[in-house]
Amino acid sequence: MTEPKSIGFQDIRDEVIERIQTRVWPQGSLLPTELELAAEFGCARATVNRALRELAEQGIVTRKRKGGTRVVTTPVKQAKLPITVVRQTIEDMNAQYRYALVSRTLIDCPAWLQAKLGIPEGAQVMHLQCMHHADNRPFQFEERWINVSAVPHVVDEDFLTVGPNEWLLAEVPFSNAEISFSAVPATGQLQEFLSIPSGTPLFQLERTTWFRSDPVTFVRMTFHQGFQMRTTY
Amino acid sequence: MTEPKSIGFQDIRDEVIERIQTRVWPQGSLLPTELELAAEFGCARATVNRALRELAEQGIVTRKRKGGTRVVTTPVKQAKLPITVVRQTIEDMNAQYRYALVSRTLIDCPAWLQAKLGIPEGAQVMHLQCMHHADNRPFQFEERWINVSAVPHVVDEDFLTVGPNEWLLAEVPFSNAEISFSAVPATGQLQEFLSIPSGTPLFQLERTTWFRSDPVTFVRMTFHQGFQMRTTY
DNA sequence: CAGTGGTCTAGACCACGGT
DNA sequence: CCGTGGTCTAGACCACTGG
Repeated sequence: MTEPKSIGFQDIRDEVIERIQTRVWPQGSLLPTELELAAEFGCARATVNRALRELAEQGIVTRKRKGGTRVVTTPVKQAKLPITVVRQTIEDMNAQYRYALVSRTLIDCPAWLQAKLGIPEGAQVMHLQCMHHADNRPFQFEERWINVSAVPHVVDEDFLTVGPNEWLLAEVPFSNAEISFSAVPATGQLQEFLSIPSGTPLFQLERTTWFRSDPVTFVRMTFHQGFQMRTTY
Repeated sequence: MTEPKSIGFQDIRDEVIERIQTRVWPQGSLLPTELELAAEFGCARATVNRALRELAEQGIVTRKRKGGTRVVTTPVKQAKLPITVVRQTIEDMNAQYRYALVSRTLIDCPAWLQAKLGIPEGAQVMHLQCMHHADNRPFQFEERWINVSAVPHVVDEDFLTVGPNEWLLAEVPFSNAEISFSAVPATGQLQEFLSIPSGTPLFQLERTTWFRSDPVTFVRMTFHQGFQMRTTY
């Protein structure tokens, strides 16, 4: 026997990838049906299904009932962007993390934020500004607005020792969010807190977060000069 | 009967999410075993398994043999970043796409690129510079280096009408890549081709691509002023 | 070493959608 | 219509790992 062990869905997945890469199944072509593949590999259809479903999730093939499984022509690669807390990022660099609260104010929700979050008029929001340092060098300036009605006891937290990011993570089990990345010039507070000349290009991440369709927070995180966000796929 | 239809893995997934969000199962707590949940929901263990496996992939719970399923304390959110070709991005904005080749040169691989790609000394690379326009306004400047030994007949392609991105997609079935995002100042060619003042902050995406562990290409894409990359999770 | 998730099976029924 | 993927089941064996 050349096959000591039975084959698993990973073997099928890898073999399918192999055949796509070696053009056995060119882009746009139709793969055999699950039943045919199951017969070829000598396994149950469920095993083939699991393998092909995974490839479909990765965007390598598309599947349609009755239409069969097809190799995609223009793969829409999905880079998985691990969004974690700043502390993690810094500690993963083997640097010492330091947090500092800059300001904490309870305010009436400004109009632009009302529009962005879609919250009712006259709502109160907690406005926070903080700095995150790595080895005592400025790493990230965080400006955040928290919807008080979504997280009422935010008013009892002073945010002196724990950052709002981590506080919210513990507060809101998990949520959905909308993120945008961009490049902005250093101005006003940014150049001051990040200790850089005016106009310096900075990497900026904005994120709006909802919990069960209630807007919770909007945050703007601006990173130190030269910061790179990396990922793989 | 209050349950006309049998429950599926999605129902279980949603119910588990519900219980996490409503603190029935707080962060860090242990969930019932698959067998127990299957009994509660009146379904097969495989169905529970599929639901929980999906939540584990999303990073909402962690699973360990013998250790059980646990709600994660600090969720590492994974934003899925759809990386597509520029043409797509532009056409999705209902803008007219235009491509222009700026330069095309066959060169000896520079040292920095050798180091980055890990290719042998004296290797030849195709160096390309291109512009992508949306409605005749500069959208993205692309600078690319292609490993000739990985894609030999790149030398036969003039890239006058089809961009290197799309050409490579058709050439290399699919591949893995490393991406980095950053903010850079406009200098030299950038300010010229993107028609902006020197020093303007620009959003830049760098990507190194491999095909079956062979380095294929390195590309630096710099976007027009004010560009935002968006995503959701 | 025993409990838990990881996976496979053989069969079944269903739902979508191309012909 | 009817072929294809989508999903569920009941049972089984395995592999890892915590107590």
